Amino acid sequence: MERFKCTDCRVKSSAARFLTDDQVMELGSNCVEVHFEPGEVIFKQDALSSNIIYLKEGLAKLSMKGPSKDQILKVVRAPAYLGIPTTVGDKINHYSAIAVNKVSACFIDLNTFRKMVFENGHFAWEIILTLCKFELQQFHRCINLTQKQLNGKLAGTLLAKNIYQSHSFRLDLSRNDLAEMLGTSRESVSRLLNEFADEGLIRLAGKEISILDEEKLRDISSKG
Amino acid sequence: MERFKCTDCRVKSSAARFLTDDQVMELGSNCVEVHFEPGEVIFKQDALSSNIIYLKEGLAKLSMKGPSKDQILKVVRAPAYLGIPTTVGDKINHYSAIAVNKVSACFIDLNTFRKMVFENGHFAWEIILTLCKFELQQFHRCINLTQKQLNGKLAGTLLAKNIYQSHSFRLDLSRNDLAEMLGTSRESVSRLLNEFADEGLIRLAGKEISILDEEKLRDISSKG
DNA sequence: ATTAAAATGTGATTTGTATCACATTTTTAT
DNA sequence: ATAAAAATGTGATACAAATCACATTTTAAT
Repeated sequence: MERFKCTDCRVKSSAARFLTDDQVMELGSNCVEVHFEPGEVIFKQDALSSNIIYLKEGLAKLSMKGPSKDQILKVVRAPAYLGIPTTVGDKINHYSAIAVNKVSACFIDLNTFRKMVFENGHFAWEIILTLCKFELQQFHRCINLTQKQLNGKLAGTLLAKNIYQSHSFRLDLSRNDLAEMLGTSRESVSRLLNEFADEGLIRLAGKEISILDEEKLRDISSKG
Repeated sequence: MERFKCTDCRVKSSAARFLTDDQVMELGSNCVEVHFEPGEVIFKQDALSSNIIYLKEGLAKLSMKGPSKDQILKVVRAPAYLGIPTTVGDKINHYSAIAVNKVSACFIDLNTFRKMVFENGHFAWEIILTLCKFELQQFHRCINLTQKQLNGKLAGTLLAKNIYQSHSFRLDLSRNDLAEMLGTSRESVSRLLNEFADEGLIRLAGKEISILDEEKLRDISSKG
């Protein structure tokens, strides 16, 4: 029994830092860590779930069925909670989570999570803070997709902090993934990405993306 | 001193129902009710706030500055929390709230709200449930705006439960408001609304809207 | 009641991008 | 190493909706 696994976790959530030693122990014994390969489904829309999912390592995309095609709601980079909103409430997953690269995810028993909220006000408050931050991000994301034309959307997405890491980074998303994030077509993403490269805003080399002219990209993003 | 005002409130939030009598009393003495006329600003983006806002009566729109024009994030019908995400965190309002018709709103002191979360696990859990529900709604709203063409967006919005009340209802939103919700132009909303009326899907009479063919509207909404 | 101002309706034109069709490259499997 | 499959690139065309320009109606103010 690895009852100390959560105690020793180096990527504890800001909420979990407020748990007492006993509570961390209890969390540890009601929580499993699972590994996923790129493309594997972490949890699936419409399936039942009684787990809160915490992304310990890797990158995951959250995807929801749309009227015609799937929509990638957001890309989440560890460490972060993946599935609070989808679990709390009616226990049915309202979206799917798919590993983008190698992922470790912790499945936390919902009742245990709930117990922590009841027992520990600090923990509860931090979870509330997290959810509020989620919602504000989501508002910005939605405006990015609603008000701009494609070049603005793409620039905004490339600069989003879940995507952007440093000026040069590896992004394991396909053109199709980007299209599903932006609510556009694969072809348009392809065209535009190459256009950005031609204009010297970015450099493309396989999965490696280099941001060459961040300022110009911000400009495009904010002009719409 | 009307210290019993919250005690007697007939539209208590699901969270507030879990408060003890003492806690409700304390809430009451750290909370003011304010009335707004249509068009008045309840709180303003970029301003400081240390209040959680609860919409007791009326309809309000939440609006955020976009790159070119404002975006109406959502329309909120009482009773409901209006500003948890915008207050919790950095205490700066990240969006504005504007009264659509006559509104009563309760301004709850943030520290008191926080104290309730710390002291009462039931209350905290209900707030978490509320925020999760918000986020899921927001996901659906975003897909509605990202994946469909205009007729689908409009149909989806007309049928959204914050808008739709019964088959016939008064909607105090201008064409421009609807355009800002859908991320489109006033002219397009105007044209399309009349088109819907011509096809017998709805009936327009000033601010009164009647849904004549709900099924067809659902069809348009889901087909995109 | 009259005027001013705001909101709404409607045609003509322009434009961004979806879609289709197919070529090319990259990745994966054998 | 070779074949098969997946992902990506690119031109041509079609179309939904933005924009512009102005008419009309409704609402508010004096």
